[in-house]
Amino acid sequence: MADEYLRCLNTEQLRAVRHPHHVPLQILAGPGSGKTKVLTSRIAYLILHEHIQPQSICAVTFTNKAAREMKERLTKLIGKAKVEEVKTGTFHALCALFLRRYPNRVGVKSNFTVCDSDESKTILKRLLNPYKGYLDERHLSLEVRTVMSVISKAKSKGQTPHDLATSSNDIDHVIGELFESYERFLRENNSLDFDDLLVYGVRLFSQQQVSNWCQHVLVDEFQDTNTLQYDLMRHIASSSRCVTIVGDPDQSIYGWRSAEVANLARMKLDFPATVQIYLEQNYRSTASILRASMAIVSQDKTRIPKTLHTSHSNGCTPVLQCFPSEQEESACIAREIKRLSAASGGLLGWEDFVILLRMNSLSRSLESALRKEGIPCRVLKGQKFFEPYLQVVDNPDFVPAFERVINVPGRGIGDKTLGEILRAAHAKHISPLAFIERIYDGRVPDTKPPVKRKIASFVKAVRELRTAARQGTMPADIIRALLGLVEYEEHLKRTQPDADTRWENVMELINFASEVQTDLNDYQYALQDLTEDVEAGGDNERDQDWDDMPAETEAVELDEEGFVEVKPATPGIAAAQEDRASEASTPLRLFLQASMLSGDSGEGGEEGEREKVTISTCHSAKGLEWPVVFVPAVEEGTFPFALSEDTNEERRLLYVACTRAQNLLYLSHCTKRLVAGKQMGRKLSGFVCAVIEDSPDIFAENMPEFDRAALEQMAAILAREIPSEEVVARKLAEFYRTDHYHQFTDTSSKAMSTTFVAADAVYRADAGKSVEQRQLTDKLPSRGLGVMPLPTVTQKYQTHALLQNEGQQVKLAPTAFSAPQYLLGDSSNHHRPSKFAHYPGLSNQRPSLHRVSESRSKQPPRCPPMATPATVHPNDVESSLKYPQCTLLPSSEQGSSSPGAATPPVVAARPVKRRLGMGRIATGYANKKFKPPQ
DNA sequence: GCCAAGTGTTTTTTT
DNA sequence: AACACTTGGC
Repeated sequence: MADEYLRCLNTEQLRAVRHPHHVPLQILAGPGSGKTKVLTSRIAYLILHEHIQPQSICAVTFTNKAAREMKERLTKLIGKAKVEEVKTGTFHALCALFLRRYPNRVGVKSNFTVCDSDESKTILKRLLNPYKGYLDERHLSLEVRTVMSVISKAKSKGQTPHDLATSSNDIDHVIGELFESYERFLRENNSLDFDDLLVYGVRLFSQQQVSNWCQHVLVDEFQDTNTLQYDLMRHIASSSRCVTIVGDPDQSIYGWRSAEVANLARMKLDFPATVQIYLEQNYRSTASILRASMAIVSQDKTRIPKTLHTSHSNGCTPVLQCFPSEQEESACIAREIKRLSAASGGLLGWEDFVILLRMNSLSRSLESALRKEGIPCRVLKGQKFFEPYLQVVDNPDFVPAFERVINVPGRGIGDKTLGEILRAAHAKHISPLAFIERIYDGRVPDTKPPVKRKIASFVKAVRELRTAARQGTMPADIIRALLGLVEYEEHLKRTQPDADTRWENVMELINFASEVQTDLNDYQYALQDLTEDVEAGGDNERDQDWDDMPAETEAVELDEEGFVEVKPATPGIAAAQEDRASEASTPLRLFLQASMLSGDSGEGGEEGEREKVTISTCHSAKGLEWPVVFVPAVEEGTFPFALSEDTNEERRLLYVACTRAQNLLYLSHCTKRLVAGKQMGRKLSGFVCAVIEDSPDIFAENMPEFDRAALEQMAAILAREIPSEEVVARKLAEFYRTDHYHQFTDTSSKAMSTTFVAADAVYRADAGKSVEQRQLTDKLPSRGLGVMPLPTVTQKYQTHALLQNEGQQVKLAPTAFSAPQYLLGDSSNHHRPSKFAHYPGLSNQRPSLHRVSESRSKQPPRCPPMATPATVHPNDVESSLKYPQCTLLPSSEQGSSSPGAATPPVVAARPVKRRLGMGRIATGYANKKFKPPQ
């Protein structure tokens, strides 16, 4: 038997893997210490050496992505067949799975809908409205997000609405009442929110017959479990008492979601024999990155000191840079990505870069900067599209979904009509869907504004899909049918300016749905086994339920298609029938569930998806690693975030972000930033200030040289082949050749004396001719990338004039682009301030370049009297619209800057595809003006 | 009166 | 992108 997997472990890792399975184990693992490796190896060990059945092992991860990765790595150790039997997933997914299986044990219906936070928010907002007056009278204000957070925390602690409603405090009392009506609403809509999954999951797993299949529980990211999740773990482990957890207090970043680091201590009480093993050897990062990360996190005086060792050498010093605005910051990051890509001679692909943000709203300028450079990127956040349609099909009682789709595509049903339908349906104690179905069937008189005609297509579509779903049609086919039934493509073309892009996204989504199908089959398979196990356990509750059911009640009625309508008042009956009727959940239901529970990017798609720069939040970066990490906006107010209550948690978040980096780490901040629509002065984060005051050499101010030695180290750490020096030289030359146009305007002279720095043109035009120009070109590489430092205005002017004099037709590489315009603030711009001189508390601000205008100015500055031939990157149509004066045409048609007449691309570029999580189409912060090139 | 389409404002982190 | 708000068409 192959024990190779044990051989590549260090002493401590091996100790953890081979730790006796019946002795509870805590693995305290710092970042990059190989915890996933240890976890997977331990599972393999349990199966191969301890002969524990794969199906009786339960491995809980924090995200679905982590679960996927674990499965992949485990497959290499024990093979696909066994991996599929191991029960892996998040606590939420696990609960959902079992609740679908044994719904009537805890009084839910198996077709419950998972209510996501958007929907929770909408529901609560509506419930909150009637209290507005009451609160105003008392000069109190209550934000929906506060209500959500309080309710969620209450649920996480196992509290009931009653616990809050009895409070004498006005606010708490109101929240208590809201809590109560919110719960009632969810129950009436046959829906569970994320917390409910855990609450009901705990109830379910506390039953011995449900949890006794489990011989060993493994929990990853244990420092971020909340009380409910801890209880779940306890219940799942109740029969075997065999537990392995992995965690790191330094990486606890979910306190705001009621995570309890104290669970580590609690476990030692509940499982007295618990043994701790520390993994302190970091294999991920260079020594200088680790040093910077430790310097940040160790500022927390309440922290339990812990060391981390690395065998890697220092490598490039992490960079800390200051910019005048987010545009410069973004532009520099984009350019640095390009430079590294070249300087690494292709060792680094786009997928090796990540930009980690404190919040999603910071991604706008980054996205556009990357697009300008023609760098493909993946963005978070996507717009939901057909999810609610499928929800309605699966669960007619879930009104929020009904409301979302009843008028999509437009059927002429507005707020008024919708309100009428809801009211009438409520009065009849049936779901709105059932109500309009009755209207459609003519069993109920039409309402005042004639609805019958308007809803016909909707009812037909839903019925057809429902039939398909019940017959077990695959989700991809159901979505396809849906698109046809509602004529979605036509709808898009009618209503969306970028219909093509959106339609492409929809098509990709169908692909994705079909990919997921195989996974779903596995799930069902796993469940099948489980069911037999439990039922063999001598429990026939199901039959009892069945017997208890009244033979006939007015609550159940069948329509022509055999669809069961159920009054909310009698949930048990439908549950029983549901259990009988569909022995397992339909593929659609499983698909929907997977879609709802995976907020993380469902990056199953191998190819194109991988070749993209990732933009992500720091939170969702947990557990992942990249060769190059950028962390922008390391500013007070963002890091720590102004609204955050726990500064130490924010610090740990920055620590988590930094420790994602293997080779290169860049922190940056701005002196000004657009916050909530207003320009705000910004200061460097105190987390970093403290570090550079203590030890100024931890960060460098300049972009790293990234020489041969650095490349060699990178190749070693990443275990990749090192490109030859020739390749590197060629790519670098290409990079500088295809470089950048910058347009600057001298405000002191007020006039639009615009200037270009056109590296490409300079380089090509003057090869071996002009001394000044060659100097300029030669300097560029060592100048680093930033917008600064720049040649003086006069220098640039000379460059310019010369180009014009020669009037050559320069052909540019396809990656050439038009850069944003900058305003040359003052003449002091040309000197380099001393190191960190511009940091708050240390000295003055660095002199700055200001962007001329963020907005698409109606009257853009004039094009300078030169017409350098150039191309616009095909992906960059937007900026060519934005800066028509920068659209340099490959001809002498000076000033013909009609946006529409942008140069045809020299080379067709890869389109920037954006596809995100399941069921979501990525639009990011879609720019409505963006139109794909013909 | 009703609905749809357009404008302007604001934006924590996630299962 | 959601939300509140206005305008314009029927």
